[in-house]
Amino acid sequence: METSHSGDELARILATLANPHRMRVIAALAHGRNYVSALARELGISRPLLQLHLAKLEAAGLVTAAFELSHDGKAMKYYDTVPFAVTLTPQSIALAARTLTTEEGQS
Amino acid sequence: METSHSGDELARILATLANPHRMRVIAALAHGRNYVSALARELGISRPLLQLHLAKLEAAGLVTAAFELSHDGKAMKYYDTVPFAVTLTPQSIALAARTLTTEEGQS
DNA sequence: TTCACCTGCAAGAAAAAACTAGCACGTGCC
DNA sequence: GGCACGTGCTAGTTTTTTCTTGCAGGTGAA
Repeated sequence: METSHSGDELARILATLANPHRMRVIAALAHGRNYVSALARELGISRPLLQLHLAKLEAAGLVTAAFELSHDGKAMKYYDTVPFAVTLTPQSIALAARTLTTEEGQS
Repeated sequence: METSHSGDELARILATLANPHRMRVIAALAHGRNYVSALARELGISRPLLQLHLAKLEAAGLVTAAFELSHDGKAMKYYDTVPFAVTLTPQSIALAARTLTTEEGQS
């Protein structure tokens, strides 16, 4: 359920999703939530790298993080997807472009 | 009318749209086709820079180019938008992620 | 204590993208 | 000819993003 985004928000969302690693993260989390280290092993990438991508996904509002204690008392950081739905058309892009703040306003 | 894209195609489309200049190009062309120099003036950016962005938009299949002779015999390169429609959800991302070719295949 | 697991952060290297400046070519018109 | 307009290209710089390496902290269990 997505309302319209500002141009900057949309640009950030698109830039965030336009990355193979992050697409795979979304794919992995779509099957169910998971914690950082396990996710890194599942995807076959280093943990710091995964944390970088997760931070970007969270900053774009595409995933959420929640701490949870495991049965043996360890603090695990679980990530999950946020159910988003963005439709891209020339018109939706044009609409979003009106609210871009990158340099100069519009004409 | 968009069918499903491969993971790489989708990544390229998103990366292409995730740029303020290119969003404004789409917005400008959505109002009607235009040629390079006029478009550069309208957007207030240099022509080489615009050509770079137009090349990326065309490579992603989001705009098309066509040469046309002006009344005084000059060869003008007109660009126009391609009517695309891409919907992004965690599921569509997950589906596209299966066909990513960046490094290693899938599990 | 030592080991295995979890987390976080930051500095520096490597790669990719964005942008500028400048050149080439062509045309019609004063 | 000189000027204004259209096109294309390329080399080099700047900026951003991506990724690695390495270290810090914490817990429970053998």
